[in-house]
Order: sequence, then C-alpha cells, then structure tokens
Amino acid sequence: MPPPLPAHELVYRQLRETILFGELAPGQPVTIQGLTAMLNAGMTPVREAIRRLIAEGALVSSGNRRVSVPNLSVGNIDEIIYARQAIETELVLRAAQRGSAADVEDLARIDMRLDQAILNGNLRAYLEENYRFHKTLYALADAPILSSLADGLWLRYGPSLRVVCGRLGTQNLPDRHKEALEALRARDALAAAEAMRGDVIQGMEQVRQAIAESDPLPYDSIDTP
Amino acid sequence: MPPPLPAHELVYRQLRETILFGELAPGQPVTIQGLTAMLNAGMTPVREAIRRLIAEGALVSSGNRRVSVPNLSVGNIDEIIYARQAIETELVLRAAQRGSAADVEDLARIDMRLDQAILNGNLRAYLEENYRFHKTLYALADAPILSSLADGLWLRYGPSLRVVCGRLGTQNLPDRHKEALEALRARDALAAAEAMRGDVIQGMEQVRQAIAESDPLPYDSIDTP
DNA sequence: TGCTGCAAGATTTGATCAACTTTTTTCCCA
DNA sequence: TGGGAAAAAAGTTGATCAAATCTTGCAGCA
Repeated sequence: MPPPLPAHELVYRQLRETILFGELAPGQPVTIQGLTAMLNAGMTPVREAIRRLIAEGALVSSGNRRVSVPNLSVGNIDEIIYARQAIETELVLRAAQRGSAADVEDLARIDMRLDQAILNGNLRAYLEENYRFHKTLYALADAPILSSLADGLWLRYGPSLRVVCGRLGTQNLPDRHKEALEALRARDALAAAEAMRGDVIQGMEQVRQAIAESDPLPYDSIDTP
Repeated sequence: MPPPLPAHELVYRQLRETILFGELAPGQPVTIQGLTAMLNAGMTPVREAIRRLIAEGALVSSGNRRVSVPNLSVGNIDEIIYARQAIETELVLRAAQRGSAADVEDLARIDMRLDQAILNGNLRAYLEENYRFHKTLYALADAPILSSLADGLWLRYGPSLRVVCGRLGTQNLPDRHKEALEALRARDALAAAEAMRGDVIQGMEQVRQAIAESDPLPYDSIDTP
C-alpha cells in the first residue's frame, strides 16, 4: 500500500482544486469551521491548508481574521501577464529541448480531451484539461522552481478564469496549443516558446478585459505585500 | 496599542529572518520540537509557520516527515537567476517610473549603511541591508504580486548566499547599486533596470560558482515539484 | 406612534494549548 | 548483522480562551 497521506495534505489538495477550478468565487469568504464541516476533517489540518494557500497567494487574509478568495484588480492581472509570459516561455523552451516524441504525444492526447470538453460545453473539464496541458508541458522542463512559480500564478488567477469562461462560454476561448504541438514535433524550441507566449497573453488578455468591464475598482483587491 | 500580532505570525517572522540571513545552513534539519523550545512557543503556531515556509520554498519536506533547509543544486540556481532577472528588472522599471526623489534618497541612505557594513566586515548587517535595499526598491513598484515572487525567491537562495559571503568575505562582493541609484536620479528607468539586471546576475553567478565547486551533486537538492 | 441609531449581549469564528495516536528512527542485544 | 523494543518526533483531536460579527432591544426623536 502506498504511504497514506496526512490529513493536512489531503485537505490542502482538495481545497486547492476547489479554488483552482473556480468552485469558490472571487471575494467569497473561507472559514475554518465551514471547511471542517464540508471536508469533515479536524480543524488543525484545515488551518494548515489555509495558511499554505495564503502563502501561495491563492487566498488572502483580510486584516482582521477573515480569509477569502482574492478579487484581482486589472493591475494584478497585468503583473500576472508579465510573470507568466516570462516564466512559462522559459519553461517551454526547456521542455522543447528535453521532451521526447512520446511526451509530445501525451500532450496531444490531453489537447484532444480539451477539445472534446469545449465541444461538450463542459466548463469544469475544460479548465482541468487546460491546466493539465500546461502542467504536463512544464513538468518536461525539469525546472522545479520555475514550475512552482508558474503553478502558484495559476492558483492566483484560477478563480477569475472560471468567472470569465463562465461568461464567455468555452466556445469562445481560442488557444494556440496546436501551434505549440507542431513546433514541439518539429523540435523547434523557439517557435514552441513563442506559441505559448501568445497563448498565455491571449488567454490573460480576456481575463483582463472581463475584469476591467465588470469592476473598475474592486473592493478587496490585493494591495499590501 | 497596535493590535498584537498572533503567535503564529511572530514565529513565522522570526523563523523567516533566521532563514533569510543564513542563521540556518543549507541541509540543516528543522524540527517542530526544536523550535518550540528555541522560541518558546506552542507547537500549533510553530507548525503553521513551518508549513507556510515550505509553501514559499524556504524549507523542504523530505518525504518522510523531516523538514530541512534546502540544498540548492546548480540547476536550481540557474532557474533562480532566470526568474530574478526577469522579475526584478520589471520591478525596477516600474519603481523608476513611480518613485519620487525622496524615495531615491532613502535608497541611497540604505546603500550607505550597506557600504559601512562591508567596511566593518559585518556579514549579518551586510545581508540585512542588501535585502532592505532591494525590498525598498521593489516596494516603490506598487506591484504586490511581482514583489511577492521576488521576495519568495530571496527566501530560497538566502541560506546559500550566506554561505558564499562567509567564504568570500564581504569585501569581495561587488554590486551595481551606485549605478542604479544614478539612473534613478536621472529618471532613466531603462538604465536603472539594466543596472539591476547586472547586479542580480553578478551576485547570483558567484553563488552558482561556489555551489558548483563545493558540491557537484548535492544530496538533497529539490527535484519533485 | 413609528422609525433610527446605538449599545449590550449572544453567537459565531479564530487562536492556542495540552493530551493522545501514529510513525519513524535509534540503539541494544541476540 | 538483523530484529525488535524504546524513544523521539510528527500528526491529530477536542477543549478552552479570545476576538469579531450579528442580533436584539431600548431610548430618543420626528
């Protein structure tokens, strides 16, 4: 039997997924007692999971002792666009140099499931497969620190991404995965990196626009570091 | 009276500083019970602080339930060089566009204290003022997410930096702060950004070299994300 | 008489602690 | 050297304390 994971780890993973795929809306409060009931766990593991997610920027602590899902401002999105664009292109560059043909076909399979989710209008599946596509690609880069940075950013904009997709519908979310896959097959690292830069910017620009429209001055955006 | 900080926050800050300024060497184990005794705090606050620092990459959990200060590999350093160079130049660019003349003089004062620490051969003061210089500069950028990324990276290489400085002596650690300050005074954002890019790369290159010499294949480098 | 605002109490939630359980490591003895 | 017991450390629980929010009721005023 594989070693059983500690409760705090399980709680963390569940809560993380819940946030990542937008099960919790931006601005929504997160309480310890609420989670102990929802996941029927003790409060110590729940506390630790929440602290961990606060440290990763997935949750914010609102001064008094309230914790909630952050409402990103347009400025926050601009920061994320810059950081993703810088980090993820580097990850793709490395992945392209190291990944095997079999790895690329794994990616292609994930992208097929992604297209299927779009056709079915299955938002949750779309978000999951899109995340898996990027995550798998970055795992090939063999760069744990850069990968964890990219992962942390995903956690920050996940809830907003869900809101945007929910509004626009999965049909209207173009990506440049096919282009990246072609470049990977041709072992053209630079082209793959540029395709993903485009993918990242294109996707985030939609989030940016949706936030700019909906809420010019969000009430609890992140401000103090 | 200012609102008293919760114990877990105090423990976190103390432990963070301890790691940041290399009071704990890379590879050194960190135990809950050890910290409860050292900081005479309860174990719940200590546990939370440790989890938080693990989430930030300042500590690593070694599968079983050991926690220690990470031993960075040369590859890890390369990742950090790339990320710092990308993120911190952007922060300086923004800081240069927003900072006032008074802000620049604050920075100059910190840099003077830094020079003083070098002359005195005071390693701890050197590390603190160097950190304060960068941190103050980035605070001017008004970019909470990018700042937190830069801060998190600092936490990762802090222990290694201490080792390098201890080996080389503070005298032999050139920086390009003066050049950056001149550019800031001239309100030349691009020049300031390039000066700091040089500063970052120069500093990290020394860390990289020291690690390459001392330990070609460190035993507990970070590998799984 | 009815409505507004404030304040005290009730309730919910977070923070901490100490005891208990489980897991891992150490070390002793065959 | 290897197995197992003892010790140490991590993980978990539930209780207790403290703080913040919500509710309720009363007084004052129109």
